[in-house]
Amino acid sequence: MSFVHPDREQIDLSAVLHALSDPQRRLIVSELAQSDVPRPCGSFAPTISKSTRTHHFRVLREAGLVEQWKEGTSKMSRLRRDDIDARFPGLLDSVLGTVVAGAG
Amino acid sequence: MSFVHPDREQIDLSAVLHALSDPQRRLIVSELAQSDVPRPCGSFAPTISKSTRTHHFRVLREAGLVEQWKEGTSKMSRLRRDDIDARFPGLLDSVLGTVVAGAG
DNA sequence: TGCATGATACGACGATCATCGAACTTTGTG
DNA sequence: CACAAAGTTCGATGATCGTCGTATCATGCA
Repeated sequence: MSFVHPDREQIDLSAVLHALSDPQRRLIVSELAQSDVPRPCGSFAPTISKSTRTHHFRVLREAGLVEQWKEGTSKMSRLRRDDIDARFPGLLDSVLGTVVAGAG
Repeated sequence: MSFVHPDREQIDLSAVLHALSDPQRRLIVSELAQSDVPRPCGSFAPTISKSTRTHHFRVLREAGLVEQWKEGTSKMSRLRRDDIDARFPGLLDSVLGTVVAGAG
């Protein structure tokens, strides 16, 4: 993989908060958090277009929230929960705990 | 006061995260959290212009993070910590705990 | 080799954002 | 009244954002 993946210490709070401020991205993160099985990008947020989904995943990856790697023709994603929890303790839990409530 | 102040139940997670994604606004929130004494807007973020400061406070207020009221010629601000904590438990603590660390 | 699949790259569009200066309003004080 | 202090309002500017369609690339399969 040769994508942008910031180290744990490089993860920037502004970038993380901005990434999580979008409901679509928060939905993706929420789905990633609910199962430890990596899934291809295409299986998330089916209502938006492919290019928009690529964009959202790049924002999440460059913010350090998600790790991505290729498997065949698919690109798998994994939530970097350990890194985020270590860097900003409690942040992910509080955001994920209210993904639905906060959307309305 | 006749400003926009969302009720606790109306506070939107996207708006809160977006408001907190700006370093200047996070700095204001952090200073507000460090002392319970309400302070006038002008005593925050002295490096930015007055109009920009007005803008930032409006974003914070409309997101539900801050309550504002007039006192003489000044406009006082208070962090709505109780409301934010009730709506998104742990969020403010995790963000404020890393205001400085997250900026670098 | 050809084809299908999954994802990216490349503009493009309208919207929003952070920032500013200048003009204005509001309030208090002499 | 005049003046000062504290904020707001009003454009304006350059940047970024979310979204899209189309074209392109990479991989796997027959």
